[in-house]
Amino acid sequence: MISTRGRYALRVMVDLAELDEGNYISLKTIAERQDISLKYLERIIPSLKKAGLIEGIQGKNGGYRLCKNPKKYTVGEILRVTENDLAPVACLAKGAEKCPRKSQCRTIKMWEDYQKLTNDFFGSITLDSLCNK
Amino acid sequence: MISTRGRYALRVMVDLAELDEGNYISLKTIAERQDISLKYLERIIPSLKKAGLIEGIQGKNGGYRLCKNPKKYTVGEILRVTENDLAPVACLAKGAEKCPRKSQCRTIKMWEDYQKLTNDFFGSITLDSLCNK
DNA sequence: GAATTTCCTACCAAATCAGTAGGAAATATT
DNA sequence: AATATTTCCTACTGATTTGGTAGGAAATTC
Repeated sequence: MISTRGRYALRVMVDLAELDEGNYISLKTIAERQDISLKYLERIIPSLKKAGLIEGIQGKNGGYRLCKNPKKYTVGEILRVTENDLAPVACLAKGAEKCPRKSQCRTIKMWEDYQKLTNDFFGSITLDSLCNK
Repeated sequence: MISTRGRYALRVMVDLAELDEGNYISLKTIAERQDISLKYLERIIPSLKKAGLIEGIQGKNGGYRLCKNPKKYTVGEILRVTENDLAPVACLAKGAEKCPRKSQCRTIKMWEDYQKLTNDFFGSITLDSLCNK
């Protein structure tokens, strides 16, 4: 299940995309507009920056902005940052140690297919398409 | 992410399906065969019975068996028992209170589409198709 | 120098997860 | 009737995750 971490990250991305005018927008502004705790956003959003999805600058009049056009982002790449690769089961998650039962596992192929389906689905939705314009 | 609860439930169903000869199989047997704690299975598996997916009887020579042919089960109906309706986000889960932001939510349609995709995917996989035969 | 903003670390309460413990009730076998 | 086996039921527990808060350092603008 997608956590608030991932949903908040997506909301921030949508917020930035809708208000996009090329200038930096502070988390404080977004937090107020989206009614999310500023302190919590300060913990979540830097991971988007580290992943190269947004760019931010410190200091007065600082804030964040998108790196590229909203049409160029997919929901998949946003969610993968916070949701550990969108793995449906632990053994497919990034950094999982390999399962000793894999050779006899009846379900691994199904989970892999589902992970692909999930990535294809979210990979086909652009950030732009979520915006209210 | 699908928890061990759901994965164990599915493994038990596959085990029952593969060894299906119409007689009851004890959890002890399954626990040993699948290398899962008996005590833990005793907590998980009764929910499958309550949902009408398996039938069990107490007492010596008791145990569980499937109610119908493995071809007649879908993975979806099994997972829905333990995984709260396979909802991708909290607001779509069974028993969730309705979201006050729903009217302005940019993403709810996407989550609903994804939930449908998920249910269609797992609904198309039969228990039988997972078995090693 | 003051104000504002990101950045960073540590902390915290509640919930969930994964599992254990102990025994009661039901049933079959002897 | 006694015993063994099995499900059924409730309570407990330790570890991890979730969803935050707190406090302040560093960067930048005015």
